Amino acid sequence: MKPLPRSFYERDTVTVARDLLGKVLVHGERRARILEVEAYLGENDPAAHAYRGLTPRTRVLFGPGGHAYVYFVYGMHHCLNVSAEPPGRAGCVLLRAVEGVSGPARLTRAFGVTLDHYGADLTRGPLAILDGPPSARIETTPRIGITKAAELPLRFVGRDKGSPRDFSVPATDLPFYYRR
DNA sequence: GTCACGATTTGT
DNA sequence: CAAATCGTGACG
Repeated sequence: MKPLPRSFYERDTVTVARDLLGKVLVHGERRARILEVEAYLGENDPAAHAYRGLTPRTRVLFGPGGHAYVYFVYGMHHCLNVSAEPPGRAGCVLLRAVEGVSGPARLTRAFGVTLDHYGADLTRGPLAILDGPPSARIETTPRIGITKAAELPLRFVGRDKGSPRDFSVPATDLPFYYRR
């Protein structure tokens, strides 16, 4: 599979978020399908970092889409986002889970993503996202762990038949790390 | 310069 | 439910 092209990312943030489900996150030898994401809009979304406008930290969000927006939180965790929208408009997608790894901070830890990857071009390079089968069954829910604009339905979870998150399958039939 | 706070995780 | 732990952004 090839990396997704710039044109994939420079679209409406919510569209990019939904289309990212099923795509493959790759870093070196590590690969896994993306299973859960959240959309963070631009300056109109109180929960988004870009809400405060262009700052040193949010710089990458206002540039071209398809770049890594990594930030450090709680003095110990890293979270990985994918920038969306064309240059000049902010918007990004938080990667919350991939196959075998639930939780945004666990995901970065598992894939060795740190602030060193801030701004990395995901259409090429060691850290990238490859094309993959789109998710045919997507569950939409409010975003997790935020206080502002918490009611907006911007969290998307792939629930495809046969996938690790196909909840129609009894949890006891799944490998340990897929349960819950 | 100072200060409150957070898109989380882990343990009690 | 609370601690861990520090960069960011607002304010002055």
